[in-house]
Amino acid sequence: MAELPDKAERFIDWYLEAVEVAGLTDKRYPVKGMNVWTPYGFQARRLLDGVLIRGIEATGSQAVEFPTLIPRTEFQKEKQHVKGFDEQVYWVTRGGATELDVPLVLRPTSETAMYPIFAIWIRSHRDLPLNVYQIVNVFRYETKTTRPFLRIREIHFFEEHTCQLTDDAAAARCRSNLDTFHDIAEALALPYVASRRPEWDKFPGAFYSIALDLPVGGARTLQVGTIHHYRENFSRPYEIRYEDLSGALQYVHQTTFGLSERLLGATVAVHGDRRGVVFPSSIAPYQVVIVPIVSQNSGPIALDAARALATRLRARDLRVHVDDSPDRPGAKYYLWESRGVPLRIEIGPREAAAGTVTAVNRLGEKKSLGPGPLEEPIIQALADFDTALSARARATFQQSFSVAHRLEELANSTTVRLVAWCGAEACGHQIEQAIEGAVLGVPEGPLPIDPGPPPGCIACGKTVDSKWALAGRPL
RNA sequence: GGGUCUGUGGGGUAGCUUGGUCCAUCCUUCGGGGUUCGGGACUCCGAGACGCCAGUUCAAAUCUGGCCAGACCCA
Repeated sequence: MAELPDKAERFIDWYLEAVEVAGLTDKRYPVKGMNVWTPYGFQARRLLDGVLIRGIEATGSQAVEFPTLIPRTEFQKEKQHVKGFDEQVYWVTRGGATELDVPLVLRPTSETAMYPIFAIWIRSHRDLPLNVYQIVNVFRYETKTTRPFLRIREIHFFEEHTCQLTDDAAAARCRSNLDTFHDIAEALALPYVASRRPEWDKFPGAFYSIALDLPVGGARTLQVGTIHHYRENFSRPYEIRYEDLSGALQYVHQTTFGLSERLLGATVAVHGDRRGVVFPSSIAPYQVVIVPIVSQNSGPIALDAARALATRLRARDLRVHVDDSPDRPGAKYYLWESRGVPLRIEIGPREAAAGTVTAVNRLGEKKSLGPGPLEEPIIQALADFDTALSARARATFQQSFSVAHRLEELANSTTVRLVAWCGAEACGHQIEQAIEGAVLGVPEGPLPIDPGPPPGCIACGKTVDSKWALAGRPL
């Protein structure tokens, strides 16, 4: 196994190989866009789910699970929504040999599955807010090239759906979701930018959409999540109403918050290097791999020390693997580096005798630990690794944006661009054409870099309503 | 939707133009033995492939058609 392809020059090739050598998924399943989760990849996914669950439940959201199949009659109630998904849903039209009276849609997302039931659940203002989420698989008939974790047909999907009393409360829920995502991104050491999507690119049926994007090299961006404010766009067709204090019936204001295993793809894409994947310790299937250096002369002393240390670390809730396979130490180093393990502990015969170990983190930082209790130093080394990983990602992030003042500058962009934009759709499309990509929208909150006040629109020159917007090439 | 190209062991490939010398090359992988073990060891033995179906032919990995799968370009 040689080095991976150059990440900057051949990003997609690099990505596919990094996923391959790390053994996160098996792409050979004979349906396009549907991959098999291997034990190692599944464990990473499950840990990622845990991060999402802890994040959302801290806000009082509760887990639910709705069925996978949705009757066409329900699916069609919100017109924009149907139009947006019409070309990418799978239909179930038969049960055995019997044609179904009402064909069923394999959910591409669960609005239309949940909302008829929300209408039953919600009667009074006392039933609000309703904040629930589910983590389920959704299906989208993707026609373009599929890629593991990034563009797939069976999506492992996190979706929060909420019903609020008022427009303001719904907007507040969106802000709360942004805070939640901030924590999630922190846990994964992923710097990101939140942008309000242009009108023509918002979620079908949404009043507005805020998307969470990551720069992943050059002008490429990866959307890893979305937060939508629906206002009454769904509650009206689905008749989700409550009785207010005065006894009048009001429509609820709804929001959603969606994430997926794209976060896993993003982790690979952002942190990975020429040797393979790099996991932050939060979702690393093994946080520590211990490699005993055994030799014929020294007997089992190193292996015994490795096993004893593993037991003590597991008692501290660390995920630890002792690699006692017959491979040579160097082969093990390369293997676990490609699989993204944050911290490697080497124990040689002399170290075992002295009660010391060598710790090497996935960024190549090496130090000797011990003698004495090793649990705390190792826990500290993991924390230091996460800090360093985060700092590295942040440094790259800062360099991933630059300002463009003229449309012609967009053509060969090597970063995501900030452009002044008046908000008009026609100007937006000119920008998109110039960069051969998309207008991601106007960032929520601080800009990733500070270019000062925006000049006139890059397309039409108007200064009224001109704002900094992001433009890039979504993967 | 229109066009171009590709499919060879688990992974990556050579061979295809000009059919035979291919019971298919090399790397990796996998199983077994020996030896070794502080950055991808060595060695011996063994395992594993021409996407599917039909056709042309004395002879097909190679040519033709259909199907399936995948890649790329244009809209």
